[in-house]
This record gives sequence, C-alpha cells and structure tokens, in this order.
Amino acid sequence: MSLVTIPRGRYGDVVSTTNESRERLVAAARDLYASQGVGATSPRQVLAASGVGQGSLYHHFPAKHDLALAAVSATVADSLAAATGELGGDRPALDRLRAYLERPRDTANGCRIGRLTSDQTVMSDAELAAQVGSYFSGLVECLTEVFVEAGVPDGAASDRAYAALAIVQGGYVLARALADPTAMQRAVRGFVSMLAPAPEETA
Amino acid sequence: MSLVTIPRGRYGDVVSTTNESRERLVAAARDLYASQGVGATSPRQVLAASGVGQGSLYHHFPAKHDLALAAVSATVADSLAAATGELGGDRPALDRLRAYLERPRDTANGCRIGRLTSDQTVMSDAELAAQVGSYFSGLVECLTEVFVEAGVPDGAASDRAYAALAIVQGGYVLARALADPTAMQRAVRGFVSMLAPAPEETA
DNA sequence: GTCTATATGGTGATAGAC
DNA sequence: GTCTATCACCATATAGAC
Repeated sequence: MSLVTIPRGRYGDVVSTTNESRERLVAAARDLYASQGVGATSPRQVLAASGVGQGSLYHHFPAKHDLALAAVSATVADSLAAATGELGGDRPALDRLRAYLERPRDTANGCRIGRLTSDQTVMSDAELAAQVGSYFSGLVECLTEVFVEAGVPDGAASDRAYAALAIVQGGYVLARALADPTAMQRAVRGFVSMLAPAPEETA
Repeated sequence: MSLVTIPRGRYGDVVSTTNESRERLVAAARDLYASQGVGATSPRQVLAASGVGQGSLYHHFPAKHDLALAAVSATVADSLAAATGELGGDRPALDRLRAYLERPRDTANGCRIGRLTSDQTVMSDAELAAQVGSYFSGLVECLTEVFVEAGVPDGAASDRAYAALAIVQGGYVLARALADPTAMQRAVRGFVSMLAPAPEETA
C-alpha cells in the first residue's frame, strides 16, 4: 500500500504503467462490494478506501458501471478458478465434493457473488448480470462432472449439481438471516449425510 | 383500488378509521420491497405507487425504518403462516415436505424475505434483521418437526431441515443468477431424489 | 494521469396550511 | 390526517487546471 512514485522510462515513454490508481480503485471496490453490495457502494466510499482522487476514478472508469464490471469480473474470475481447482484433482470424486462443501466459509457477508443476485444495480445491468451468471454456470458444469465421476447417472448428476450449489448459497442466506455461522455447516451436513448410503444412521 | 371516501360516524367520532392511507402505503411498500429490496426503494416510489401524499407518509411513519418494519413484519407473518399451514396437515410427513419443496415459486425476484439478507438497510437495522431471523427460525422449527415425523432421528432431522431450507433459498439464487426458473426445480429434484431410497435410480 | 472545483438531480425528512 | 412547499445532504458525474 506504499505510495511509491513510479519511475518512467528514459525517453519519457511510460515503462510499466502499473496504473496503481486503477488497481487500488478496483481492490477497494471489490472489498466494499463484498460487504455492502454494488448498489449500496458510492464513489465516495471507493475514493476514501482507495486513497485516490476523484478525477482518477472518472479517468479510469467513466461511469459506475465500468468500475463495477472491472471489480465483479475480477472477483468472478478468482472465485471460479479457486472453486474449479478445488473440485478437480486426483482424489475420489466424492471426497473432492465433500471437501468443497465442507470448506470453511466466511458467512458474515454472504457469498460475494451470490448476494449480487439481490442487487438491483447488478441485475438490471446486462453485462454485470452476465458475469454473475457465468460464475454459476461454470460451477454447475464443474459439479455435474464431479457427480458423473462419482457414478451418478448423467440426468441425475446435473440435478445434484444444482442441489449442491443451492445448499451452499442457501447456507449463506440462512447463516446471515439467523446470525449463526453454524447454519451453513448444518445445511451442508444435512446434505452430505444424504449423499452416502449412511454407514449407520446416527442411531 | 377505488378511492372511496370513508363515511364517518354520526357524531363526528371516527367509526372505522380504516387508515386507508396507511394501508395503501404498506401495500405499496411490500410490493416494491419484493421487487427491489428495501434499501433501493425510495419514499418517492412508495408515494407514487400508493397514490397518497408526502405528508401522510411521514404522519404514519416518522422515518423510513418505521414503514419498513410495518411492511416487512406483515410479509414475514403472511409467508410464515402460509408455509407452516402447508407443512402441517394429515398427509404423510414426506408427502407434505415434497409438496412444500416442489410448490411452484416465482423466481423472478427471489425470495421476498431471503433476499433481504443481502439488503444493507435491513441487516444493519436490529429490528428488521430480527424479523428476517424470526421467519427462518420459524421455518427451521416447522421443518425439523416434519423430518422427525418422517422418522429421521432427532439430531439428523435438524440438519435436514436446514438443508431443505437452503435448497429453496439457494434455488432462488441460482434461478436469478442463471435467469432460468428451472434451476429451482432442478435443485429441488436433486434434493428430493436423495430423500427416498430411490425406487429405481433413473437407469 | 491526477487533482480540485462545480453541477444536477434524487433521498430522507421538516414546516406549516387545510 | 392529509396536503404542498421546502430543505440539507449525498450520489453521480463533468470541467478544466496542473
């Protein structure tokens, strides 16, 4: 976060136009979006959090839409890469699935991407809505593959992928609504317990 | 929606102070909240939709919080009553559960109450957040009872109740994100197919 | 590319007549 | 109880100097 002045090239050409301001604006926006959503985040807040001036914001991002698209796209790309990485690999498919579902999640603010489905500013913008959609369609595809690998017939595998995703997204909603982080764990446990033929039904 | 003037009592006393303005404000707010959330709904919109004047709004509801509390409380009460009614009854517990899960839902705007968990204005207000919480804790209680009736051991019944609720809430998120109403049905189908020992696994 | 004004219009609320 | 008029403030930019 240090404010180093960027050295320019010898002949005046911009050598590594790091666009520090731009990156800091996007980083600040991503954080604020995660905790407040897009619509509730004002340019002022982004400016204050990033420490850059007003002119810089409107230089890099002509309108709020442009900043939002940059920030949301980056978050979608990161999250999707992390999830698909986690769901791929060499271990048995059901192990990977369980690991994904049971991974600890910060439920304090809900899913960074899932919560955007309730954000008017996002859903009424075709490009932003498409980003949100691409995240979930990517996950559906990946999870369907996992269920197929686990031996579930093709038709049912897709349904179970939707169900698994819904468990996580619904888990966020319940945890937030009940102000109880364990709600996510309970939902996941309830689902996972139905996956296997149950060794012994907790008699 | 007709604008009938209310007849007053013979002696000037207000007979059935229907508070038409108040009721119309709450009804308009409920509709707008359902489609845009609370934070994104302005007094102007409520006034325009209800047809009453600005003074009336601030007479009945000194601040935005008061209108929101009235509207959200009413929606929570209605939805909870409908759901518990649906989940109670004489049919076999699993039938009632399936009927609840498979009931057609309007996914266009997400869950009227669940979506409020992403609404900054709601979640940062203790009273509003408590309303949202009471809806879900009521449903958890009701669904747990259903699973117990269905023969699931006490400990596991609670987890499955959370899972069932998560399926519905997550189904709304997926349907919105993917702009595909069938996403909810797929998630529910995936979950329901795991409830029974599966007569024949769609071979 | 970055900054400091400045502008427009809506939000949330108040004042005071009827 | 209901209305119209008005207000201070902030969101979302734009202008133009440096």
